[in-house]
Amino acid sequence: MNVGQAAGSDDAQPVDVGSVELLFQLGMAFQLMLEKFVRRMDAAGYADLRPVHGLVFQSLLAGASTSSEIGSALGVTKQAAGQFVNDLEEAGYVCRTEHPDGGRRRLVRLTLKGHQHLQTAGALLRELEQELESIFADGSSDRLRADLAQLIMRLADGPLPPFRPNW
Amino acid sequence: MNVGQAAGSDDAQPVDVGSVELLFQLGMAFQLMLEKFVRRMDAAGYADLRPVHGLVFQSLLAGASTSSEIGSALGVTKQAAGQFVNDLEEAGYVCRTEHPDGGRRRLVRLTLKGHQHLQTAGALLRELEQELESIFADGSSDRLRADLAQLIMRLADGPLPPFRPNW
DNA sequence: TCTCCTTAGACAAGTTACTTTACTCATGGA
DNA sequence: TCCATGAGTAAAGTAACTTGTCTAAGGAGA
Repeated sequence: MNVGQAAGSDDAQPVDVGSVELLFQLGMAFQLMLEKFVRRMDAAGYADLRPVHGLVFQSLLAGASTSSEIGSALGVTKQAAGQFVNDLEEAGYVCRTEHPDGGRRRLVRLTLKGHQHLQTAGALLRELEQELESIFADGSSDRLRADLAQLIMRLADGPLPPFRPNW
Repeated sequence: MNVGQAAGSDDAQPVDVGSVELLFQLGMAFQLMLEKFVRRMDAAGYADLRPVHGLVFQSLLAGASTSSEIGSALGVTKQAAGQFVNDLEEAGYVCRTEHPDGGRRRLVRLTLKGHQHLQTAGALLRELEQELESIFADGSSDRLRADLAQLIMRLADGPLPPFRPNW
């Protein structure tokens, strides 16, 4: 990396991660951590789902109850959200029932299998974070997390947009 | 977020960014910062290029000299890399010349316009980082960058893979 | 020299993950 | 009764690739 600066050497393959752009560091850290997480989820028997399906579960926990609501929570069209719900219903992670408010609305709810997925995802994520604690100076990621929170609040400058890493 | 834990409240829309998963923090910070960077590049007259084209320039600086080499540096097929080079050649950012090693090889090189893009990208990136320095406790992102570097080295556990955020 | 193998590059078709466009219902208010 | 609105669905379009297949150009052996 080192965008737009003189290249140190032509074969700087083992990059000095500390002197690289912040944007690159954030992206690479995210990519690496997500990959580990996904690998472990696959190994735990959830290879049929992508991260975006996990975000659907999240949006349901956060209060979304129809395909359209899921779509706007995730920042995708209702058609795309409807497709996610189709996938999840077919695989038994959610079920569609009648909606109390009537209309064409259909209530989307997590099944037991869906709740179990959430439990596993949460456990694996905390496990992964735990394994990383030891690498920080004071044995905790608290400082890093606080810095990231600051950065995010400054960059967003208001409510957070939907999280959409184009998975 | 708070995957797999009891949801604090049903309408926790203004999320407490500090208590959220590290993976989510990394992804959100990256998404927000990349978006700002891309917006500024667009405003600077580079709306015709995507971030992946910037990575092509990077790979050329790092020593890649043919489509195939660019492809393996970026972790995509040679066909995809060839397409990137087509785009860039058509827009005047790179040129293809004869390769000294012969064969079907074609040497890919940055034009002046390509170098200018790199200059601008670097300047905007440093400008963006500069603007963020003030939000950190000691007026510098050094601590954050050091923590991220640690995290990346631990997660990669060896040479870094290609950076491929699926843009 | 001839054959075999490897590699670069190009072309075309296929795939994925969506969006866009265009509807069909169901309800509810004027 | 007649829209107007919003949910849901279906089908086509699109972007950014991969896969499959081919040709061209060496280089290594026999």
